Amino acid sequence: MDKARLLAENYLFRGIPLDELEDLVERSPVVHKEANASVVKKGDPGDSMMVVLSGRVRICCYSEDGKELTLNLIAPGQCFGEIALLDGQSRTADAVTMVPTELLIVSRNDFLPWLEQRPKVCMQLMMVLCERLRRTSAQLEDTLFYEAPYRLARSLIRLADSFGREEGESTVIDLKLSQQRLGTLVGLTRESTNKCLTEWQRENIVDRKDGLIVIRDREALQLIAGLDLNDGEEEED
Amino acid sequence: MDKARLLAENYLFRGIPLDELEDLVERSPVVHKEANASVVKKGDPGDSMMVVLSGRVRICCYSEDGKELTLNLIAPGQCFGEIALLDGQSRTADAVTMVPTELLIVSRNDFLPWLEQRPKVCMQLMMVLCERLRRTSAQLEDTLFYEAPYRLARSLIRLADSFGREEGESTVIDLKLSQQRLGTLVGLTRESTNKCLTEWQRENIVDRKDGLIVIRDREALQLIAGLDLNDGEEEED
DNA sequence: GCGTGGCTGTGAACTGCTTCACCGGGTTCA
DNA sequence: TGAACCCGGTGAAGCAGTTCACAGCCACGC
Repeated sequence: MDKARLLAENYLFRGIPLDELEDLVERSPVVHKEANASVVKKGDPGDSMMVVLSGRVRICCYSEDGKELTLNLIAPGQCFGEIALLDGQSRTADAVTMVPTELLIVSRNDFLPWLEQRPKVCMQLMMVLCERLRRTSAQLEDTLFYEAPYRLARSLIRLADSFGREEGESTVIDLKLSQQRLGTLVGLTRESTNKCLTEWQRENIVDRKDGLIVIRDREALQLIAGLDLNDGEEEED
Repeated sequence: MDKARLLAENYLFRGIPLDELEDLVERSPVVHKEANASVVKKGDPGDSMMVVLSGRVRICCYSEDGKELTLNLIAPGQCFGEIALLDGQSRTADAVTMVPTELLIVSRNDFLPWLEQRPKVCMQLMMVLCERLRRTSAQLEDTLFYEAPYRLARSLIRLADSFGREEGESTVIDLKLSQQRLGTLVGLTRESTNKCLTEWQRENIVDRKDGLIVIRDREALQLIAGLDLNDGEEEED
């Protein structure tokens, strides 16, 4: 069964025998979503978690006056929605597909009993939660400690690591991501994001190609992300 | 054994038989720390977690240029440092005592095997992690979406809920917390915090007494924390 | 064809918060 | 008896990033 095999590659379920996985999988429906479809909404009661089989999902939330914040991008093999599943409370954020996406929906009622008999999965699930926590508090730190260019540079580097495709000297970030949306990853407006990117484009640090962002000079980015405080960038127009 | 009894009141260990707890506790030393003592430093290898038996601990971190951010305040019965214990990586933040404090130090080597045989504790530990995650992402949201007075008001309300002591109409926040430090809870400088607080003091929303913050008008605070966006406060000098 | 809507690009004005500078008070410690 | 230090209080100046306004581009639908 394909689904079970895909799960087995997932960190969460690593080391679990295939037949035990199938036990869980056969009760979990697969749903197909087109691009830009809402999967869950913040505040919904959450009695399931989703595993991305294919596609890509954006986890985000909105302020009352319409500002958007992207908390995470989920790739195939990863899961989301596990918090609400575990603690039984409402969803903390929205989830929206970025491209056509296949999801495995694991329900609370199936998962919790299954989980309680598998301490190994328990531990691995805790690792996932720990990693999320580390990530979120790092993001909080960044937001409060550092300024826009620093955060944007870091974000691009992280995106390159997760979704990058090497292409000669450059790295293409293989995600359709508007400047608007890129901004929501670090708490910036579209305009600010744009100004930062166009400056870097002039300096040949990044570039655009077919609507994708290309990183030309990773070192320069890392410099900006590393010691933004003491140096201004020299212009050379 | 007193320690075990205190643990049993802790959410993490609720429902666990006392003798099983003692099993763990007797291997875990208690350390006494004076006020303002460092317990762990960000970046340290983390092979233990701490349970606060008495006292109070502040979880915080610092930027390179000395800005401070307070991530959490830990009361007796709560634990901290569990992330590094679980995933075996380095500590994500500093921990500093705010007052003289007794800590139970639970080591990774003792805890993990003990944990793996107790799915119930596993589940409860996950709840703790979930709660931390909810809290941290809410803080991130707040930081990016709302402005200073909103965040400060929210923080005061939360502090009142966790550490408040009713006193007639008012609620005293039973924490020695300078304006400096209060600011670090929401990412503000001392000066901004001060200006906000003195304005509220003039409006009889908050007050100070023996170096503690007193909430006089919780409703007003909630108003500020709830719909800061559409209303300016009317002055009435 | 032509409008509509989402995207990028770019300046000018505004503003919330920081930074800096300087008070004065209280406590601790030599 | 100060000196050092942390605390609260306050105003002026500066600035990073937002808000606003507008312009051009491209894809899509009818």
